[in-house]
This record gives sequence, C-alpha cells and structure tokens, in this order.
Amino acid sequence: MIENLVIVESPAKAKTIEHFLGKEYTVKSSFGHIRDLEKKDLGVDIEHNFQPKYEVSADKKNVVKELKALAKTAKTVWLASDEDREGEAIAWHLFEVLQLKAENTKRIVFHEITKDAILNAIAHPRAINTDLVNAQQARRVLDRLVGFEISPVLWKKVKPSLSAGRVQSVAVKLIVEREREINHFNEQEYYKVTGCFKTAGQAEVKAEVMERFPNRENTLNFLESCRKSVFSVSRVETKPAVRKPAPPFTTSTLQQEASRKLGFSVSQTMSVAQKLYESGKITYMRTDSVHLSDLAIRSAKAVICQTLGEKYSKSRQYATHTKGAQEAHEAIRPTYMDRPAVEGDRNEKQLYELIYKRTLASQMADAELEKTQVDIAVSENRIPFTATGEVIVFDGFLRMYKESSDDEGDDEKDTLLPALHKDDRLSPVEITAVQQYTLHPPRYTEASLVKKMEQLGIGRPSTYAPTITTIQNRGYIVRESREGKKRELEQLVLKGEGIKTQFFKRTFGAEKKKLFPSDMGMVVTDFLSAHFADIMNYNFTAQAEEALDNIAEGDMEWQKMIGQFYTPFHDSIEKTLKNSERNTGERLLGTDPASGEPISVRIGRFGPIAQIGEGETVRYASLQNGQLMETITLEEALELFKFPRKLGAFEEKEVAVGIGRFGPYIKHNNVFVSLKKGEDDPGTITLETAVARIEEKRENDRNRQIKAFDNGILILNGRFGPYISYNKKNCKIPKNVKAETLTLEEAEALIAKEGEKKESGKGGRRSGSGKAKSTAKTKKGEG
DNA sequence: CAGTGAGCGAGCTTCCGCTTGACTT
Repeated sequence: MIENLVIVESPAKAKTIEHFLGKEYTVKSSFGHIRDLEKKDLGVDIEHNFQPKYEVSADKKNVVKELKALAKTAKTVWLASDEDREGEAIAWHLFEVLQLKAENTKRIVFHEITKDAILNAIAHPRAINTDLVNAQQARRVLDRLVGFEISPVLWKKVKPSLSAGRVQSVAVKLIVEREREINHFNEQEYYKVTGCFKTAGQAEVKAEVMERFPNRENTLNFLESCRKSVFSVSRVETKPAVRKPAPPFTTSTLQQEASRKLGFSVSQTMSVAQKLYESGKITYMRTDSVHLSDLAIRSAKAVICQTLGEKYSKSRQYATHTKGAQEAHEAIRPTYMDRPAVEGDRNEKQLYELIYKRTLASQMADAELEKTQVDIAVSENRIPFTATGEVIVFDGFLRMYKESSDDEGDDEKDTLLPALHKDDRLSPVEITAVQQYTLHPPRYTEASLVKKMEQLGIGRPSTYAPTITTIQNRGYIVRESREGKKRELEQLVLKGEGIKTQFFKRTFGAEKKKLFPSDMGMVVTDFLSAHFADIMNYNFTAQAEEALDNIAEGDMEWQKMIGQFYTPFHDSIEKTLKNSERNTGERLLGTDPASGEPISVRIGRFGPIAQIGEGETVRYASLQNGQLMETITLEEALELFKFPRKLGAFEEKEVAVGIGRFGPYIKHNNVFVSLKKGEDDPGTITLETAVARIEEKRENDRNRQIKAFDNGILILNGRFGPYISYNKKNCKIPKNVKAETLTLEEAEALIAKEGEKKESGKGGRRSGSGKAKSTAKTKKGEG
C-alpha cells in the first residue's frame, strides 16, 4: 500500500524528484511513451473516422505491469509527464492503460526540477487536457499515414525497404538541393588586393581593398596606379560596439557547438550528454527552450560575482523564438553552477565544460569593443584601401566563452591599429593581389543540417540525431570526407618599383565529414517531389503545426483535420501507383564511339551502374564512389569500362588493375592490393609498379603476423589489438592473455568459445525483430 | 571489402516522438 504514486517520463528525473518529495511519495518512470499505433499494418481505421489502434509497445510490457500494480494500491496517482503535446498524450495513455480513476488521478506539470517548482506543481493539479491529447493523436496519425502509405509506393516503384516520411524525406531533399546548387554554381574569378604600409613612426598597418577586381588586367591597372601614387589617411572613424552573449544551450545549439568546437557527431553529443544527465551533472538534454530557472540565474550570478567581480555579472532571461518549440524543459545547463569541472571520461569533461561556460557566459555582461576603420586614399586612383582594427575595451562574457561560426577561418581577431590621423602619409611596403575564386555554398554537416531543420520546424530535439542516422542507413545520404583539388593561383606583388608575378598552390573543395546525397537519395527525392509535392514542401510541417495548434485550442476536431489531409493525399497515392513507371533514374549519356551503341546510367540491383548496349552485347560497369549519375559525363563513363585492365603475369598468375568501391586496386592470385593514393594512376600503372605494390603488401602482412601455427591458425596484429585468424574467421584475444605466448591449445579453445557465442547470437537474431537486422546493417556499413 | 545486374515469387520492409539500455567491434 502506497500513499502517492508519481509517474514521470525519465528514470533519472524520478530519482531526483523522489528526493524532493520524501517518503510519502513513490516516484516511477514510464520510460517515455508506453503505447503506440500497431507496429504492423496501418494502425489507423480509415473507415471509422481514423480511429487509432493502439497497443502497448513490446519493450514497455514490464513497465506497464509494474505501474499498474502500484497504481492499484496508491491513494493518489500523479501524472507528471512533460507539459507538451507528447507529454500530455503520455499522461492520457497511462490513464487508459493503467485503468486509473478520475477521482484519485491528478495531472501535474513543472518546467524545472527544483524543489519549489515541484511542490508548487503538487499544490496545483489539473485534469488531463483532452484537446492537447487530440493534437498529439492527429500528429501521430498524420505521420503514420504519410510514412506507411508512401513507403510501399517506393518499394514498388523504386526499390524495396526504402522509406519516406514527413521529416526524413525533407531532410534528404535539403541535401539533394544543396548538392545541385553546388553543381550549378558558376564560379567567378577575381583578385583581392591587400597592402602593407608604414607610418612615419615605422608602425605597420595592414589594409585591404574592399572592392574585388574582376580580372587580371583590371588588377594590374590598379597596381600600376599604386606604383605612381602616394598614400594618405583620408578618414578615421572610431565607433564603440557591444557584443552580447549567446543564449544557453538547447539540443540543437549544443549539437552545433559540440560539432564545431569538439568535433563530435550529433549522436555522439547526445550519448555523452545522456551520461552527464544520468549522473546528475546537467539538466535534461532534449530541449528546445533557452529558459533558465530563477535558481540557476541566481547561482550563476553568485559564481560570477565571486570569481570575476560584480561588473562581469548581468542576469538575463532568454526567450525562445524557435518555430514549433514546446518548451517543456529548461535550457541545457549544469545542475550546480558552482562546479566548473566534473569527473568522467574525456568526452564528458569536454562537453560539460562547454555547457558550463556557455551557461555562465549567458549570465555575463556584454563585451565592449572599439572598432576603428581607416580609409587610405591612393592619389592616382579613386579606390581606397581600408584598414580595420578592433580593440576589446571590456571583455565581459568573452572572458568565459565565444561562440564559433560555421564559416571556417572567418574568426575575427583583436587587431590593433597604430594611432592614425587624417592626412597622415603612409609609405607602401608591399601590395599584393591574389587570384581567387568565389566559393559555392557549403555542404551540410550533421550539425548544420540540424540547424536548418530546426529553422524549418522539422523534427524535434529527440529526433534530430536518429533522423540523420536513418537517412544514412537507408542509403539516401553519406557522410564523407573528400580530398580537394590543388589549383595553381597567381599572385601579383608590387614591391618597390616592380610588379612581380608569382604562382602558388592552394587546395579547393576539400570537404571534411560533410553530407552528400547518393544517387538513390536524388532519385527518391525527385520521385517524391513529382508525386507528393505537398509533403515535400518545406512549409508542410509548419502548416500542419498551425492546424495542430487549432486542435489543441479546441477550435477544431482532430479527425476533421486528418480527413481534409487524407482525401487528396490518398488520391495521389492511388494515382502514383497506377500511372507512374518504375523509376531507376535512367539517364542517356550518348553513344559509345567504339561500338556506336547507346551508353546510359541507372540504379541497378547493387547500386548505380553504367551500361553500354542492350541484349547479347550488353556491358556493365559500377559507378565509382563520389560519382553521381546526374553529373557523370560520357567520357568518365567510358573510362569505367577500361577496367579491369590486364597488366601481364607475375609468378605465373595474372595481374589486373580495377576500380572498386574503395578505389583503384590490383588483383593478383585473388589478393587485392590498393594503389597508392596520389602516386599511382590506374590508367597508366605498369606491371613493374604493380608488382612492387604486391611485394609491399606481403611485407606489411608479414609484420602484422605475431605467430603462425602449422594448421593455419594465425595470431595477427589488428586495428583493435592482437587477434586469432582461422578459416577467414576472426576471434578476439582476451586482455589478460598475452598474444606472444599463446599456445595452439589455448588458441583452439578461444576459437571454440567464439564459435559457441556466434551460434547462440545467430539464433537470437533470427527470431529477433527487424530492428536487430537494421543494427547489423549499420555495423556493416561502418566497418 | 573489390568479377555481379536473368526471372520467379514468398515474405518482409516503412513513419515520428517519448524514453533507456542491450548489443558488437
């Protein structure tokens, strides 16, 4: 028999709250939603006014059992899920599934986990808000209808197992459209002029010409005029400026900054933050709110005043402007503001420090700057040089934290200018014009995609990371680093009397961990845009949210909203199934000059291929990594058919060079050897070089080997330390066993053990759900 | 990990948002 049962969503939260409430209250967690639409089938009864068919989720059966038992004996049940659409629905599902009674069930909400907030909530219970619950049901049903009606169309018309959805399809579209912008980008050449001058007192002044020069001739003319010119200060303007701190972290801004400053992936940030949350070091990490509790603001103020002085403190409350924000939680902040560092692994320490500094900085004074702009007139030309200086008068929050920007290398520095006055004469030291090219818009990183999604109101803090994983697992996009191309650039230098031309090399287009669309991503995006334009519209979610708000306000019936959407939507499903062709994204490139047969690209069973001819004489070649069907040229496609190229024989076996998924390789006696990047060209490599590469690989393999037993068991050094290799199977060596002294018997015992594990693992997987399968797939892709 | 790409057909795939572990390498 218990007095009070309080149910919250998260177990970590339950623990904290139990502390605040004392013995009279038993606090349990529902672990999020406990019930959902039927896993199989549509789960929505279209015929009967879209009646949802709910079932308790498989992994929540035990939770429900426990809660039900407790609820039976409790005098009062307090439903304390979050105060947002999903939280209200969780409360309602709990009420239904646990068969609670209205007279002893109370709904309470709090936005911050402080004692005051919780006691206040207990003092002001309310009933479940049915309108808000209905808004959630509408959201859920809408997403199910979109996902489960469109995906099967893709299975029929494009490829099995593909998926489409309100959020993921638009996320892919963003990446596809950006790629096309880049492909269609018209690069412009220009010259940028910078100058170094000296004052009468020999102080150095660096300045640049703000105007871009469109071509070489133009630039030379300007330099010529500089040669004959005198330089003098024509204007000095000094202005005070202030910079304000950024608001404390939300999920999205934390993901962005952890990506920029720490190099974390979006999901890595979330799992590290989860650990910090579970150990009570930070507040909840899935939030869209920048709100801070009064307690947090007060204690931040105390810490700042004590460590830095009162003038560094400025208490601020921030307002959330994000589209569709629901603000059920606080911003992400340290639980205790007087803890600048915490225990934990390296990642936890780093992420905590970031959160700590950002939160404190948000409660600090503005930075005060003095910006100076100086124009330097060129006597023989109307175009001036401009020098800018920035001096920090008072560092304020900058002492603690500075937000990074997505534009790399655009960091402003504290540049000090010497004292300059109007009409001061300056003598030129060196004037340099550098050839430049305008840059295409940047590809998305995981974090910048999250930023964009948040701006469009697509997805929620709890789904940003999983959505990015999903669209990669489906093969719509890839995250890759690509090497850029070196390019020779011209530099014109005016020093003394002469103008010298120099050349230097710079890398263009290098990409680090950026998101690229695959051919499949492009084909599916085009297919969906052609047939389901509404859903692919960037405003679709925003418009749906408006309708959901109406439902939440009680101004509209949820079934009515779904009905208005469904009729035309289902019509387009039927039409697409009936009228559209199977879509492989086929594109005709031209004719093969050798045979005169047509050459085309399309998505085949194993991915994108190029094809020459048809019928008996048909020939296929896979596209290379990084090549897209949309942009590949006839010449590049013809190049693919030159492989595999036979080079000759070595040790009486054939040596051939080919191009595979991981780049160019040499094949000899069923052994594959990669070509050396930057050195070997698959089109021209000789037998001699190929043999040298084979020998190198053999040498490497020998070094890898720790021990070899007579019966073919090998002890090898691998990426994860020493392991046993036998019959192409690998087996880990436990940490407490020394690889060098391993005997044959011990090795065999380990292999036998590994075999057992595999067997039982396989059995489990076979009977497991589809989820296990997709995890396996992911592993393969990463490996 | 890297030569593949026919055709048939059974049985399966899929959404978004709330939550944690349970799994390997």
